[in-house]
Amino acid sequence: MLTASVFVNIPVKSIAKAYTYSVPAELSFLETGWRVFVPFGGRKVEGFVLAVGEKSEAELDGIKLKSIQAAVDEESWFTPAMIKAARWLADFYLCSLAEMMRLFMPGKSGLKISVLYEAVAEEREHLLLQMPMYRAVYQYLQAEGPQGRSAIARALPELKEELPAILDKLTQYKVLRKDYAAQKRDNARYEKLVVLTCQLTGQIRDDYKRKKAQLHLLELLAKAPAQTMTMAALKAAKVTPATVKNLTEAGLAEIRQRRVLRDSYGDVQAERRQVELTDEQSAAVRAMEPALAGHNYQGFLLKGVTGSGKTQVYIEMAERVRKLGRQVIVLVPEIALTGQVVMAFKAYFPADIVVMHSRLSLSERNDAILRVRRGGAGIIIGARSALFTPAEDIGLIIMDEEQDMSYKQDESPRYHARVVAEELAHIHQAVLLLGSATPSLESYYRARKGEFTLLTMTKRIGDLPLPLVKCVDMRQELRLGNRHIMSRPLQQLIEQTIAKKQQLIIMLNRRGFSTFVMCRSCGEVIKCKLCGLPLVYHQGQGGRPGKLACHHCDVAEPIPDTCPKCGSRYIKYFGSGTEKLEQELHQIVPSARVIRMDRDTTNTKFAHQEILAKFRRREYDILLGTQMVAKGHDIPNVTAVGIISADSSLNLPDFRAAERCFMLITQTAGRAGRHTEQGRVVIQTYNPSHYAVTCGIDQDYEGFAEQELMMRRQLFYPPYSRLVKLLYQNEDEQAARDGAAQLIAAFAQHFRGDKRQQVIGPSPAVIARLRGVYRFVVLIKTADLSSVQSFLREQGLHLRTDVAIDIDPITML
DNA sequence: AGCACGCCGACT
DNA sequence: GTCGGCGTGCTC
Repeated sequence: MLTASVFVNIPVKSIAKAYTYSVPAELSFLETGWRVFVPFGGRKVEGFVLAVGEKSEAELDGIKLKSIQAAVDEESWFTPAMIKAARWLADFYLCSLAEMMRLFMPGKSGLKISVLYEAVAEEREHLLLQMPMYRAVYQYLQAEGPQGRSAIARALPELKEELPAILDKLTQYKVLRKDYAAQKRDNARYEKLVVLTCQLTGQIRDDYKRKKAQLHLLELLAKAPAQTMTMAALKAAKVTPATVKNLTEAGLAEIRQRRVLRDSYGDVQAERRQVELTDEQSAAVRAMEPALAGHNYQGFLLKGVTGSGKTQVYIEMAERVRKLGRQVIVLVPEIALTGQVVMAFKAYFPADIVVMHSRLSLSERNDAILRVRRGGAGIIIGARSALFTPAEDIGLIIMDEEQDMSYKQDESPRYHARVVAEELAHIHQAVLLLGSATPSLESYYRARKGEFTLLTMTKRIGDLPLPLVKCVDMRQELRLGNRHIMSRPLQQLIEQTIAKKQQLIIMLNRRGFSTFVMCRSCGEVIKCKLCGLPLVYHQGQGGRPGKLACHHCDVAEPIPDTCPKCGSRYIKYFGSGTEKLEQELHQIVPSARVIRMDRDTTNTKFAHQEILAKFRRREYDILLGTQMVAKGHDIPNVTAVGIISADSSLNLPDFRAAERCFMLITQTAGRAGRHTEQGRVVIQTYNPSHYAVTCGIDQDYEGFAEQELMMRRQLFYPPYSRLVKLLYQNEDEQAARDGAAQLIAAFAQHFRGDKRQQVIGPSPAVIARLRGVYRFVVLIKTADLSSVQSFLREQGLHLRTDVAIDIDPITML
């Protein structure tokens, strides 16, 4: 019997295994990688074929097999490389294979499976049908055929909320039957084409002499490429639909449909500058050429100071890979998609690009994927999800700003794009190119060990000097009597820059500095009822009152007039978010036009782009925002940068705090003066002597790395260890804590005497309680990650629903 | 995740 | 004696 091993697309750990189905004769063409419909526990679901093969009755061991119902697509969806990668990643991240495989699809499921109800003819005399409501439903379905719940509700509005109960009951007594209908969710759009189906001979021209419009159309079609024109093009050429109709009825032309692949970035125009590579750039390209030509895996770390022209190296490499006929994936941090990398590539490869990111709609994404599949585009630029685009033959994976934290997905499956990229590069025998001005310590360390080839570029193009950085000790400012958020040197910088008609960027590291609301009488801070974190004040817009919002639970509530605890009317807003800062800026330089960019103002698809474009067009003088202002754009007229609290993250309980602080300073400072004039930067800090701050000010990566690596080695943190974070969740606080403690005991027992493993916890998570569930964290530090992965699997942790496993977590708590 | 099956309290 | 609550366990 022909059978298939099928993984159902349900992301639940307990069914994370392959099920065997029989393959009916009419589906014998199915192979590994096809998506199929299968019956599963009384319903119909999407499944992925992992293998097909003959199985004898004996092998089946008495299991009664169900049969695959149909194929989803007209071709196999997953390539062998995709399945291989998904398997490896599922293994590495201890998640289910389906969870990993569905990353390779445009949506989480390729299907929308809807439930239809069908009247069972034999039961038309059933007792239940004596009740009018039941009879109405039955008769409606008898008349209309199988219908969905919403259609029934629309046809019989008088049933209202009784309907679900009626349907359930009738189904239970088998008077109605459930039927599952699946639609593909590819939202394909088609366009009409008119095709000439004959040779335009002199004879035909003669025949149509008196039908001027049709002859005109014939001539147009004959001239068109492939004798084909779109309806839209014909309309533009003033050909009426009636003319087309006459011609097709005469049999000389035909109307066909073609799937339209929308290119969301098709209209983006970019200017190509002729550039000659610098010595450093060509040296970097030359170093990578052997691996490219040899079709080998090799990893490179391109460490180039801001402005040294890494993007040009990427483009050179991409050009070479495209000449070899292989495909290129270019990863950029989510935030940088509007920035210079996309535009630069667009200039060199105007039609060969697709842009992928999470804000594309499902249909846009489908079209982008299909363009890659059909060979219509060979360069995929996008955020981390671009890694999962179905490219057949990848020759190069570029990861720009490889240290960026947004490459780690913060929901399950919690993969890191660098890990995925490395594995894909291995599978495809491709070149992996990590680029950064300030590499992550993990990559830098690996490069020093020789796992990556280190390429360095130290010169800025045009030999522009690095910006002039001034550090302001905020404690000193306070002693001098300045209680503002803004120090005097920063105020001066703002005034001077505005006076020179130049622009500046002000960055506020909001972390740990949210505007919370506190009662000045009793000290009560207003907190979220669900998670206990302080609520954040949001200003009212356009006359609407302000509100308090929780940034974790997505709840908002009105601002109370009096303290909920003591009833005092003295409630005050503390801290300083971007909104507060905006107000203060207005007081200092009333003439300055300020635009704000933070999570609140960038909800929509092109919000980033629009804000940056407006700023670039000099409609504003000051760009004020959170960390996102520090990345991925290059605005000529920006000559000054202010960093409000460079080190507010330094005191967080996180081993990466110093790294974050250093990178923030170097990156933000790098935004100033990239073109004509030396930039000026003011950094406000409470820790002016910390090495992260001093090295940041000097733009001294090596110095920082030296000290930080020493710290990491002493404390056994990455890159000297790998981390695994386990999050135990339970409605019962004690149960959550006990579960965590139990694992720690088992861990200690299993690895007793092994110095390469450490375990910390249980400690309450940052959000110690979320939606009524208590959360405890166990943190494992290990020099031998694979043995910890095996241990966790032995413990069955990957199957538990109450434990979330995070390999290489970004935050510790 | 869904959906069956099953065991116990409330009601005709 | 029947209905419906949701706890438990399985899905080729």
